[in-house]
Amino acid sequence: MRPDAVRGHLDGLILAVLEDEPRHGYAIIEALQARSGGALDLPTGTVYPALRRLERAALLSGTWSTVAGRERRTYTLTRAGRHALAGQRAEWHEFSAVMDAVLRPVRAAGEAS
Amino acid sequence: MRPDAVRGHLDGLILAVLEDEPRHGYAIIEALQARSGGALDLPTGTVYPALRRLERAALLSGTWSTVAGRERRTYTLTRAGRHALAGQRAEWHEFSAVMDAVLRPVRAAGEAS
DNA sequence: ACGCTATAGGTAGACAACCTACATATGTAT
DNA sequence: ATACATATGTAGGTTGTCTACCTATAGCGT
Repeated sequence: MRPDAVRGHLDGLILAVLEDEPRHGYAIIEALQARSGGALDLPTGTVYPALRRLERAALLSGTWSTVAGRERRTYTLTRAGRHALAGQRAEWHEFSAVMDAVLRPVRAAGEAS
Repeated sequence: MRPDAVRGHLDGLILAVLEDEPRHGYAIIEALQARSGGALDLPTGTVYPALRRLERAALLSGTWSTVAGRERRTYTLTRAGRHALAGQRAEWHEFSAVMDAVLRPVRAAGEAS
């Protein structure tokens, strides 16, 4: 998949992997890899700024902790974040339907299906 | 649908509506509206630059004509354009599958389906 | 005659978001 | 000691879409 493909849909992806449990940035990247069967391998320079953006937008709340000597920032979905996730899912379904409708090859009128 | 949603997928949409027949810019916008059931209403400031970009990339070839006193630039898919359309379709299916896989709510292990 | 709408094409500048590349640091294995 | 995995982050560039304009003709209503 080309690098830019997730543009405009990254927020939904991040919110989705935080739905079941809070995760820190690195774990979010790994979760996206796992759930996508390896297709998504987002660079840290994409994910970390996005997390800060989502936190600034109050869709996530982040807390620092130290685990095995390493600093972690763990993000949890806020109530607004859960709401936004629902919205992202709805938008995705609409957009996906539009893409399918337009991309599907058109049959000439009267052509057998 | 939010305005920016098509980002990264516009090329595929345009190529798709040109697959069955050549069209000029205005007709492309109308075709996208029609095929999307009105969900896609792209501004000319988005479509015309995209057409020039696609022509520069040799995926489209454009020719001027005058119809009912108005200038038209009619775009036709080149061979490279058809090839690119196939690639866009493949990319879309992959991307769509990834989005579905990640966005789908996760069930806890052992939970009944 | 005048204005409005539909048709048809276009540019300029702003902005958002993602990318590449780099920087920092600790723990663990070789 | 060296390398890799873990973990977070910033700087700067690119790209594509958006908003907001501009130009022009045809046809309609008033």
